[in-house]
Amino acid sequence: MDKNETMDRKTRILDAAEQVFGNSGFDGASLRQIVQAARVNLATVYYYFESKEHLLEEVFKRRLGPVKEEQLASLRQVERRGLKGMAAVEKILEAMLFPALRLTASADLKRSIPTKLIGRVVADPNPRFQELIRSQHDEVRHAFIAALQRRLPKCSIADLAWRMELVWGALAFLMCNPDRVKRAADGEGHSVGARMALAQMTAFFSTGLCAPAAKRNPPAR
Amino acid sequence: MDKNETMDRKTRILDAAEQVFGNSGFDGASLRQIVQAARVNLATVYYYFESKEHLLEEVFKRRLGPVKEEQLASLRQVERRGLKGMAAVEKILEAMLFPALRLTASADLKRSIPTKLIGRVVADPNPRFQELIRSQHDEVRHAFIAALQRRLPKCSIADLAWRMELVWGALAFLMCNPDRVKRAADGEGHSVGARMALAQMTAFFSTGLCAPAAKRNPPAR
DNA sequence: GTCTATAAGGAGATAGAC
DNA sequence: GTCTATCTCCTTATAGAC
Repeated sequence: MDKNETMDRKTRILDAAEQVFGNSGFDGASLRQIVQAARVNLATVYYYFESKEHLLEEVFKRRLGPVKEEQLASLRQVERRGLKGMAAVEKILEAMLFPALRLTASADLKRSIPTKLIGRVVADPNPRFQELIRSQHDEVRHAFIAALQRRLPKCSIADLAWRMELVWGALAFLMCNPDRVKRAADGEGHSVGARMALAQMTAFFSTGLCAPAAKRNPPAR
Repeated sequence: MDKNETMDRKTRILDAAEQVFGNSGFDGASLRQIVQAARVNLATVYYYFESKEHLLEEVFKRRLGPVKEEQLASLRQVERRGLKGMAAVEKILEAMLFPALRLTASADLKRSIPTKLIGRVVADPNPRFQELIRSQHDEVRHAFIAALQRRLPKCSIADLAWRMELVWGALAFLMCNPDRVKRAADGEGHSVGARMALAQMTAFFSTGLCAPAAKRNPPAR
């Protein structure tokens, strides 16, 4: 798990890049910082990855890929149990949130938060990064919206899409900087793990998902 | 409203910086891009602002300051009307969300989105930026949580703080990149304004805020 | 207040030895 | 595969003339 010499250079570069990109952002990070942390030569990055941008993509997919698989697998498991109504909605939300929250709460080596980079990329309006997000996230989005729609037939697809977009927004916000959550935590400043965040989000959002439709033309204020 | 020669240089720099910082981020933006867009000399930036970092702070506060004032003023107005229950919760949420959403939906000059920069700063875990957010946001947070607490006495402060953190997360996510919202829009790809986003968020979150408390120790999965 | 010129350094990327 | 050395360009920031 630690970055000793026994790990191959490619993995060391990916680990270091994840940390440096997460802390400093794509433009704020330099390859020289990354190769120093990975204890490899600058040219090694260009041997394994063809550019700084490709390196970022590899780091990103390496983290998000397994999350995506776990979300979809958990969703399939919920479907098999044949739950109905509110209980199903809660379990579907958990299937989506937990894999991401567990990763957010797990600080590798105490100082690196694996999801910081994901949160940053989500917040970047650069079309290049938006496409990267989209390529990883579209399948998950469609699967979860479809699953929810079957349990909430009275809620239109458009309303569900809106609401899930808001849920993903809140999740991305937590992934950027888990400290914000710890501050809210339990009101006494105690540290908080993925399970606490999961319970809070599930209670809040599952009830909201069952809310009546938004008015099409809200009255002027 | 447009950046012609009649505006003073300081304002032109702030306008240009907002756009360039929003599109490229703090590190991705260069002062040379900004001075070119503002049609001023590079040294002018250092005359009016002492560094790139101070320029960012000024841009940030110029935008967020008025939003904060409007949120607090709207909240006071809701308080004076003496609403109770769910209706009060909805109006409090609207008082918080609308000033930010209106700004998000208003694309100055078609290509600049004033809130892009705010969203970026929120997503940046750099302590320097987190402190900037905190300095502007703390007063608003406390005021709104207190107002909600009076209407939702059964909801603990800790739960309310969690839920509002999630609402702010979702809001920040929209501010980063309003295109994401337009895609969800009305299911037919129609463009969407601040009122639509307001109606969707209010319906979703006001119901969620009235949800029962999250379980302290959720069962293992 | 506004300008030119420049200091001083860091960036991504590559050529070519080993 | 890994290294050194370097190319080329761009960055923030400042000194000092006008």
